[in-house]
Amino acid sequence: MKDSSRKEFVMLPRPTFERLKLYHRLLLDVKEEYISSETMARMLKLQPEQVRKDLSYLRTTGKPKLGYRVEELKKELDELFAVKRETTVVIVGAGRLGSALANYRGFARYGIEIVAIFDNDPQKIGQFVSDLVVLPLKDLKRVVKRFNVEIGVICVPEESAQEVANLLVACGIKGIWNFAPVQLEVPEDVVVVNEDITQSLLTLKHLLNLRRSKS
Amino acid sequence: MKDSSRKEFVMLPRPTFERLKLYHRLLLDVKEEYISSETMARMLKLQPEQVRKDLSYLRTTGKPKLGYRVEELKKELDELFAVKRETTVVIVGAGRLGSALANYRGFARYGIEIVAIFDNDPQKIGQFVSDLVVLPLKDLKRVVKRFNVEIGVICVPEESAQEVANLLVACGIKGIWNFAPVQLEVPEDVVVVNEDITQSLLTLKHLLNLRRSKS
DNA sequence: TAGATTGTTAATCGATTAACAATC
DNA sequence: TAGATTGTTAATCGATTAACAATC
Repeated sequence: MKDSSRKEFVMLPRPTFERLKLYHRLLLDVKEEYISSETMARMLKLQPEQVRKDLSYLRTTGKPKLGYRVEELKKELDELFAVKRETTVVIVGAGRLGSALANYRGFARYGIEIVAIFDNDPQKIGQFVSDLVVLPLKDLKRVVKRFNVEIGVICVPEESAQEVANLLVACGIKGIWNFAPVQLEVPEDVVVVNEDITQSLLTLKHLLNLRRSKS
Repeated sequence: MKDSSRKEFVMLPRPTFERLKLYHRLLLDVKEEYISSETMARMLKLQPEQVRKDLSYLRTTGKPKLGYRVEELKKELDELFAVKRETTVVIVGAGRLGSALANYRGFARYGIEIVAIFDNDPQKIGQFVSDLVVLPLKDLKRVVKRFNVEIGVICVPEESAQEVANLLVACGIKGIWNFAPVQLEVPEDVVVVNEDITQSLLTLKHLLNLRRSKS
C-alpha cells in the first residue's frame, strides 16, 4: 500500500530543493487556478520534465490537460519551508545593514519576527532602529531566553563575526543567518546560512568578463 | 604539445565555479606561503580530492609536500573573477538597502566603483547618500554614457523592479545585480545575478524545521 | 474521442570519490 | 631516502533528460 505521507521523509536532492524555492517565489505572483510544468519551466528557464520531476517529490499531483493546482502547491511549499511557523529572531549589529534588515517589511510574510537589535557601540545603544531600541550585547542571553529566539542575524564586520557567532551559540541559538563574508565555525547542531554579497559580485564580474571576451 | 594557457578556455563545471569563489574568499585570510588541499578542505568542509580536482582546472599547480602557493592561487582567482578590473556601477533605489550598499566600503576591494544613485521620489532627490547626490531616473541614460557604467544594481520594491530593469537595458547596461525578489525578463545578452534574501530565509527555516523534527 | 499534459522508468550525462603513480 | 602531498585516471554515484504510457 502506498502511503503518500511517506513523501515527507524522502530526502530531497539538493538541486531540487533549490528549485523548489524558485517555484515557491514564482507562485506568489500567479493568479490562475492551475499552472502547467511547461509554464513554470518557461518562466524559470528550465525544462518542463525537470519541473515535473521536482514536483513529483511533493504530495501535490497535477491534472493532465490542466497542470498543478496553484493553491495546493503553494500550501505544500509553505509547509516545506515552514513559512507559517512564527520564528523569532534577533539582529546583531546596528550598522546600515542591520538597520536595513530591521526595517525590511517583507519578513512578516515569511513568519519572521524581529524582537531585538544589538550593538556594543555606546553611541548606538538606546537609539531607535525601526521600532526597536538598540540593546547592548550583554542583554543578549536574557532576550534570547525571554522571547525564545531561534535565529540570530549577524550584521557585524568580518573581524567580529566569529565572536558574535560564539556568543549566539552560547545563548542556545540554533540558526544563524550570517551576512559577514567569513566561514563561521559552529557546533554541528547549529545551522548557518551565509548571505555573502561579495560572492555574487564575483559571479557577476566573471560573467561580464566572459561576455566581453566573446564579443 | 601542452599549452597551459588553453586552460582559460576550458569550461568550468558549475559546482567547481561555486567552490572557486569559496577558495577565493578563504585565501584572503591566509597568511602562510603555502596551503594544502587538506587544509582548504577542512576549512570549507569539503574533501581534499574535491579541492585538488577543482584547482586542476586552473593553471596554478601545487607542490608535493607543500601544497599550493597562496599568492599564485590568489592572483589567478583574482583574474578569473576580474577583481582587478575596475567596473563602474549605478544603484537604482535610494531606500535603506540602496543606501546601505552605497555606503558599503567592501566594494573597492572587488574593483567596483559606485558612480551614482537614483530614485524617483522627489523627497529623496538631491539628498546625499554616502558622498553621492540622489539623482532622478531621467538622468540615468546620461550618467551611464558619461561614466561607461557596466552594472546596474536594482534596489527598488518588487513592483517596479522589472520596469527599472527595462530602463537599465535600454541604457545599454549589460549586467544587473537584482536585489528584488522577482525573476527579471531581460534580453539574453544581459547578465542578471539575483540576490534574494528571501530565498536563503526559506533554506534557514527549512533546515531549522528538519532539525526540530529530528529531536 | 482526440489532444494535452502528467508521472515514471530507463538512458544519458556529468560530478564526485577512490585509488594510486608521480614527485618534491 | 622516506613520507607527504599533488594530479590524474577509473569507478561510482547522482542528477538530468528522453521516451512514453497513463489519464483527464
